[in-house]
Amino acid sequence: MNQKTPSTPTAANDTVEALRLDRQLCFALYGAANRVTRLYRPLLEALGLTYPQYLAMLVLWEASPRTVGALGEALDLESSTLTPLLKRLEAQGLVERKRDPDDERRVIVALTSTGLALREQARRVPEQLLCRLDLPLEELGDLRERLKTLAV
Amino acid sequence: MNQKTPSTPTAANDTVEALRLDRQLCFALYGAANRVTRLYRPLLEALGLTYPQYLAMLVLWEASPRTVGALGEALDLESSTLTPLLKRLEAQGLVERKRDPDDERRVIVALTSTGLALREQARRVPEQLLCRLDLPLEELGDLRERLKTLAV
DNA sequence: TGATATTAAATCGTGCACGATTAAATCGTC
DNA sequence: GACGATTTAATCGTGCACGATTTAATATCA
Repeated sequence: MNQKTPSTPTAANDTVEALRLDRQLCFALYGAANRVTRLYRPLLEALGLTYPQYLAMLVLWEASPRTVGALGEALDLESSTLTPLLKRLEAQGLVERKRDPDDERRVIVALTSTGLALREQARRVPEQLLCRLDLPLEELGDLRERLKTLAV
Repeated sequence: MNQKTPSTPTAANDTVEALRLDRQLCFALYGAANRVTRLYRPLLEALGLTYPQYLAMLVLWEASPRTVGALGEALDLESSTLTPLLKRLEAQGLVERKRDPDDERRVIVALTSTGLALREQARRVPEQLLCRLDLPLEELGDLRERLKTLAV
């Protein structure tokens, strides 16, 4: 243990207290995110998707031809993260990537028929996960709203 | 857009709805975790720490000689994640790693005096972050408690 | 029109995060 | 006391996530 008598008691105690509270806060978020990812993993394995890939597919299932930039905005991710992820989805035949003829700086990402069909396979993922989460539904909605307001 | 008239309207709508709700839930957590990490980044850069390294240091500042296993339990991380992270902290002179003489399977991680001293530098990080988060304090506590119950 | 600025995606290097595997030490039971 | 089972870290390969930089295309305006 690190409990030595400090030369400046109150300042040291303040430090300890500040770092402890902070820890509880960022720890909870960090751990929850990791745990949820782990919870999804076995469900998504059946679909051949990782967790971030699943999120990208969710976005595409809502509106399919999207530019990389629009996807990045929806997912809050940089192109340096998305480009390799999309290439892996393309390698699996789930999406197609092609330059926008109207503006060749843009790359348009579109679901293939395979990618569209995968939505049916993914249909039961949410409820399966909710079972594993084992949390009242209303709490989930509440939690979601609070998370949305976090660090905008 | 993907709005074709479905052959089985209700089932298809159910799928859409299920995936939409799920998205809101996992998206919020995923995005919040990424955003908070980004928020910490500039603050921690001054300390020469990454966000996971900071969390590991927080744990060590609370109780310094700890085994890798104990750290992993506190952080909810595997040795495959921790070992390289701890090696980087060791390379920076913040921690020391040595085999436990009583059980040579274990590796004991201890703060160096430099690592202990860094706590003073880190003292103001929590309040700086809270300012940037710009969220009522009570909401944070509430959020933290809910996150803790998530996916245990 | 032609130089300059801006935009969009890709590339590169660093650091997580995990599962699977490995290597070594210790434990249990006989 | 030996030997199989268990425990503990480390290693390896894959896939994010980001900042910084690069490349190419488009926009701007003197």
